[in-house]
Amino acid sequence: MADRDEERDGRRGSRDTGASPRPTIRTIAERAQVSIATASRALNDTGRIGEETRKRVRKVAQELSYRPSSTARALVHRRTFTLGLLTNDRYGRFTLPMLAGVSEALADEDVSIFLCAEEYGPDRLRANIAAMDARGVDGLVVTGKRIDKGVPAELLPQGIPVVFVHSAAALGAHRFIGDDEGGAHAATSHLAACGRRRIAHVSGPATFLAARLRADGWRRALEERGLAPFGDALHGTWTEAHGFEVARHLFDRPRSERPDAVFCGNDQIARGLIDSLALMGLDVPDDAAVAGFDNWDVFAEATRPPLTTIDPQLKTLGRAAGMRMLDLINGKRVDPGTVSIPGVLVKRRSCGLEP
Amino acid sequence: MADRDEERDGRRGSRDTGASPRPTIRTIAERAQVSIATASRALNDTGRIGEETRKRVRKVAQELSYRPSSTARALVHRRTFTLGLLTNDRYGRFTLPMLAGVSEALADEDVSIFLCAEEYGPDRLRANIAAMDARGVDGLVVTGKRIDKGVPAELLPQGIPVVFVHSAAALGAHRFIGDDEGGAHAATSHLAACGRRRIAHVSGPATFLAARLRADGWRRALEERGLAPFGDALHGTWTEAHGFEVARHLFDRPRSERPDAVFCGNDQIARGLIDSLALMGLDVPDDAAVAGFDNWDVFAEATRPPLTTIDPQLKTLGRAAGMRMLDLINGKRVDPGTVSIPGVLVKRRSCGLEP
DNA sequence: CTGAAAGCGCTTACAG
DNA sequence: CTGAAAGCGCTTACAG
Repeated sequence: MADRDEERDGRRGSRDTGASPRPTIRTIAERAQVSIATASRALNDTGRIGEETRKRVRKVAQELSYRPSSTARALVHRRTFTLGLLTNDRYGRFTLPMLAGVSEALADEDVSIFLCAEEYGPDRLRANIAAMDARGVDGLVVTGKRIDKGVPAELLPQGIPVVFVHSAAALGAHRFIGDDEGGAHAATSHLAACGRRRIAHVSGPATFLAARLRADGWRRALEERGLAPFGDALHGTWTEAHGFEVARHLFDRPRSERPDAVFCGNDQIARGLIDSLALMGLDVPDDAAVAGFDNWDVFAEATRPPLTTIDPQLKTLGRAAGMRMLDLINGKRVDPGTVSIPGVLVKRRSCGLEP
Repeated sequence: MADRDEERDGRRGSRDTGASPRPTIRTIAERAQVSIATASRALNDTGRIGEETRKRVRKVAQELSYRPSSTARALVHRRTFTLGLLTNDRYGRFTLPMLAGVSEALADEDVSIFLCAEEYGPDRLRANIAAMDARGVDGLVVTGKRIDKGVPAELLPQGIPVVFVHSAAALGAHRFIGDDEGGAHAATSHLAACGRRRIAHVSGPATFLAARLRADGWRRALEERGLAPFGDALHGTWTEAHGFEVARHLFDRPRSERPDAVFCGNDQIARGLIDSLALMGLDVPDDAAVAGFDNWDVFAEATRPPLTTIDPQLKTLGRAAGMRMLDLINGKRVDPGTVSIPGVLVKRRSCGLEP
């Protein structure tokens, strides 16, 4: 047996036909002339080991580029060091930046992430959750496109921690969302700080909680400065088309009756609105300052002029969720509830300059 | 022991404090009064089993909502039924639709996917691949943002199948990419079919193979119809800004010297160009028909008018890669090489109508 | 048709 | 400091 191993060793890497099976801890132990228990200890730096032996074992492991089977490890530890991530954002706009944050938080722990990106529907959801469950993930993070829709509680797995990100969740769940109201407040305050007094708001459907919260933030910022809202919040779809059309309503009138700034509920609306103004011969920011929400780079940077907007800090959101997950997995007692992560104002040219 | 189980059973689902540990096959066996070997057979419908016993075991499993530990299964089968997916598209534009295709192909096989989305760099790449390797993934799919850049071969794992998608790869690798030349040919042919004769091409950097291939397709389509290219391909960045500026060059001249159509290397360039034309008072498609490439919905549908473009069929690409992966894992002998997946022309209003 | 036993690759008390 | 043994939750020859 040892002989065959020796023989195979010569070929490592030189060709991959008849690839020698990956070495196990037994291989290492034999080569290093120790028991597998000792090999295990040497490899994990656990228990008391002779420095001599430790080095020998490690050297062998190195040479054979041994990697302990995480499957076997998972079996004995009853912990797989994996997480499931459920999302219905098949597009990736939110999910990937968020995931990057989660990964970052978990990198040191060597946990890997199963991604399930499918439109939510009871059938697929059930299947996906069952799959994660069978794989014994240590935890599940549930993501959504809307903070006011979520996965039905009865479908969620039992017995492992669940963290919600940008999704609805039952009271007492661990949940992280962006700060819609605060972001809107910041954007509107910025417009006011730039000297604007007649600040309108154009946004997505009022059926979205996020749209309502952003409108709230807009109102609060105005109120704080003693400014009146410029008309009602103009709810519509989250599209460029909405911004484009609303612009005509708002600006196709005598100058004195027009707003001098518009806070838009997302970057796409802002983009449509700005394009519309350009076609009407109006200048941004001279005739109207415009701010958006999302900091979706392909829009915010391509808008003419580039768009001042709120960055929702998706990565930070993910990192926070990842760290919470870690705590939960490690059995730390931590109070559940919703944490909202503040966005940051990204200043570009669409608002002009503060005085 | 049996008694304690009975006791706990009453609480299942009613509360999750002191959650009873998930049942193992041993639990099932005890409850069903059979050996674990028999339980295993009943559950897997394998070997010869009395119909009677089979039903009894299954019923018990059902009641306890037993799920076999895939960790344990993986250990004995030496196959984890997991795949690694490596991508440097942190944005998700390509990755998620592609992933959806891979998942679809693998759904029946119950394989789950580890996603690693990080900017490629030797250090992180090495770490991520090592992680996948340690997890014993059955295969790895490597994705890229460019078909002419890839992961250095020496970093790739040995001994498991690797499939490349939209990425460079060594000769003899299993690789799936979109058909840039063919798509460009289709788009250009469509413009010609719409009666255009002076068809220009504006695209991304010539350092990108994709840009060169798209230019090739443009030229071939023109040649086939006996049309001369309208000037050289205008290479620049893949941005709206590029399209926006080039439009001035191309159209700020007497009508007789202008193109009557522009095939753009991507949707963003097309968007910039169309916006520019609008500001110049030119009509699309009357003054110039415009086609793009990518069918990135937020652009293609928001452009005024909506953009005719090439859809790269990312999901199909993913599905093809997933199916190939399955074949490779199952040891089917299949010839390696590059498969290119044709795109499809999506007609919208930016090209007018074919006669 | 069914059970006892070995084994997948590890870790970890338990003895020395 | 080191080794033999049991065990994590399964599957699968091997005997009956």
